[in-house]
Amino acid sequence: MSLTPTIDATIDDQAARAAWLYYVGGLTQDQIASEMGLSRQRAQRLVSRAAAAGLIHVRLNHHLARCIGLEAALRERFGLVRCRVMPGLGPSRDPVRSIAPAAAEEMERVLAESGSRVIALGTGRALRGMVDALSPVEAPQHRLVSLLGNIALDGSASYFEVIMRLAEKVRAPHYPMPVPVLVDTVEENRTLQALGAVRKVRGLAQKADVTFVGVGQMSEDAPLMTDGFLTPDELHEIQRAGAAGEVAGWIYDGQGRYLDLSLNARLTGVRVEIATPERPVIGIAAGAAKIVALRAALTSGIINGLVTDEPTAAGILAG
Amino acid sequence: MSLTPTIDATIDDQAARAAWLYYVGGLTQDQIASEMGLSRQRAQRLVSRAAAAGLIHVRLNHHLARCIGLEAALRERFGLVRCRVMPGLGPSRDPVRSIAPAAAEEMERVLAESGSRVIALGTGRALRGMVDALSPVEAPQHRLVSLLGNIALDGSASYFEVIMRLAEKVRAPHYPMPVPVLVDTVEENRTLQALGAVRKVRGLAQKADVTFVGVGQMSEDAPLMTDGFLTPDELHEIQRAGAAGEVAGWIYDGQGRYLDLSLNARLTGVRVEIATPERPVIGIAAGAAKIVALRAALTSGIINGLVTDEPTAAGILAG
DNA sequence: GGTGCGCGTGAGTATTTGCCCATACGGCGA
DNA sequence: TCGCCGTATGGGCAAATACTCACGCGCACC
Repeated sequence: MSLTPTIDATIDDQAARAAWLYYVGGLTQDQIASEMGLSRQRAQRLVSRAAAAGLIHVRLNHHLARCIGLEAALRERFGLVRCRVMPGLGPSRDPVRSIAPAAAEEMERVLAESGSRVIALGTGRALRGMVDALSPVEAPQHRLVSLLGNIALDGSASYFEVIMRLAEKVRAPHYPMPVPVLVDTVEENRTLQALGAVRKVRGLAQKADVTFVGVGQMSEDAPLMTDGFLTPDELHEIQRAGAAGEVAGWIYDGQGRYLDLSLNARLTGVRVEIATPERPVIGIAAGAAKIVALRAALTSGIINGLVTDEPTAAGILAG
Repeated sequence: MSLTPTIDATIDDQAARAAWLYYVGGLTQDQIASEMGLSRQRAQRLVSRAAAAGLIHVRLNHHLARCIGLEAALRERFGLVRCRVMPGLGPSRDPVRSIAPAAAEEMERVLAESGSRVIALGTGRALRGMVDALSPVEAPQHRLVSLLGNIALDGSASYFEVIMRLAEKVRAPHYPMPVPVLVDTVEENRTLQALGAVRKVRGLAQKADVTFVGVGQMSEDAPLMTDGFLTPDELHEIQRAGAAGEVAGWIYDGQGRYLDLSLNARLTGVRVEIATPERPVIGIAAGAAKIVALRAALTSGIINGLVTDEPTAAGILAG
């Protein structure tokens, strides 16, 4: 066996080693360069590559007093099973950055269970951030199941694939919803629902032990619209019907009651029903635009767990 | 509730917030300063304070090819239940920095078990590093027990307290060994061993489900000597008797067989007997000086799990 | 009340890092 | 074979960061 420790096969190996020396060892990029026999620029590129590729995870080991206070208040007011409030990053930054590591910790807590669990998953940017922030763990004892598909009306797949990425990281059996989120007609939907594959996934999702979902707002920047599931006209009509938010595509009003919309008959996904302490539904969402949607979902108990950030938590409680 | 988000009570809160903005948010220290209403220097100090205090944890999300190879080789050669090899940090750096995060992950894996476990712990710098690198988790279902005390012959407590720190982080019931590691006479030892408290701790330690220990070398820089448990003369005598290493104070030879020393009768701690797959003993150690001690302990099966670094792993396998 | 000590602060400065650009390398089609 | 294009590389430079030092404040002790 060669004793030269610095020769690795792949570029990712090099990047990981450079990042290790940088972040864990505390070497400067110059030192890394000479240690690994590279130019400083290359060392710098490797470190930044590792950071960009998510090879290194940074976590804060301290609950801020203010965040703890908000957690306690939310827990009490809405009877939450789980609640995490992370510090905000200022208005100009994506709040997903802030909540993703905490959401990943919640997911890891579930994955660490030795008994077999069924874990249901929504879609969206926040969930995708959670998966990206997750440390790979072998957890083949669990089953992962989608609540809804990943394909828009026009056939395009969403960028924010969640279940496959997660399955890859934890090596668990997974059951994506193999149909578009929304179909054109009620008949089409009926046909799809009759498919064995769809029925199996639905059945599994409905008995999920724990569910992780994003929460969508129904304002002008509604993810349902920006992701191409609704036209602006449809959105406005639904807004007039009192829409406050949406979980896995199912739209509810300001009290968190699901709305009886014609759209519903064309939705293929599984509707998340009222969460229980034994089968919690964890909402992962943050941002000023989502405050109303979150408060409604918490009020009626569509979700009974929450990972959010400080300003969002304050906003929810202020209402 | 105040909506000014940047005023925190304690300095640690401030440090944690600054570090969060810096590491997770990616703000510059200038931006943090204006966000929190501080001078840039103060922001810098807060960030470095948080880093020094271990408020932030960095973990690498990638197994280097070379390390995986070493892990596989060690596993195969010594029949290990668990094995982690982390990249080395170069000869001038403390290898504990390198192995502590990986050891913490192993510990977290045990703590995440939902069933109640008895976790036995040795002492030493490596274990202390592991505890420092551990993320706080509530794990009150487990019991933590010391294999040996923390007090030297002269009554001074070791700097590397492990069990209390760990208990604090995980909020688990804990049973420190309430006596000095080594006593002056055999009679004293007999008296102490008769104490109910000691017998209870010994009993618990002997039925531990998993054990984490450091591994001490018996060369001139033996931790047993530098920590004040042995005089140089005693060390040399024991070296002549064939000492290769030590686990929890119990000294063994180059084949990992415990030596029959007069010293043994004055040791108060629990001797780690042969590990089994059901009740693994994980060794946490790295450094060129420890290679011989580790190889011996692995050979006889005193430990059947290992967390070490790359050069140490290569050295063990080279013998 | 003076004096010395320790701690925290801000200014200045050296080091380190991130980024841009010119250049070299290698594949590929004309 | 030549020229083109995409990619990777190292030099240089501006920004960001870490360190040092002198100062000021509070506090305890004299």
